[in-house]
Amino acid sequence: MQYWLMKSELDVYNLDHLKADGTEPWDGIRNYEARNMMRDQMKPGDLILYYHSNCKPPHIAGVARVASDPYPDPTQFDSSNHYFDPKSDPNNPRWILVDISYVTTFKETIDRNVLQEDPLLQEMVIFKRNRLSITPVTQQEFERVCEIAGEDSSSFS
DNA sequence: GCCAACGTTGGC
DNA sequence: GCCAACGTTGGC
Repeated sequence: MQYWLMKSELDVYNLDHLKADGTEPWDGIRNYEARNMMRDQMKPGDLILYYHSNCKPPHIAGVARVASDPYPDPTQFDSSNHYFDPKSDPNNPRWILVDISYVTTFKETIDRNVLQEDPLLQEMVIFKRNRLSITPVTQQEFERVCEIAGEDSSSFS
């Protein structure tokens, strides 16, 4: 079991959208490092801190879960889609994704500056890897975030 | 709205 | 294979 942090723009696709949808393909990732993590490392059941970016303040809103094995992102082959990639070969798809499922919404969001100022969370990869939309989280970091949120992290597994 | 960080593209 | 130009992310 591994832990992740995944960013989504608040006004594009937020945790309420995921709650309404239940399960959703995490499409549109066009960064090789993020793709590789979904393709090579994510396993169904892995837990995800759901992070809202492009808002004031940026924050973690709750928890989601990896809900599928990796498979090709269908939007790369759809010429009408924003994420269409004409260079991707259907016989060797370039972009791979996983589905994610809603787990829970924190009673209070945890703002970025709270994470940044917490002695146990200063080493989070999100602070070191600017612009990377998927980053690994340690079990200790995940449990600390849940502790700050007042959530029992053992109830997710 | 600005702009730093940084990944990608393409000319050479 | 270098690197300048360019585009995007995303905090501030």
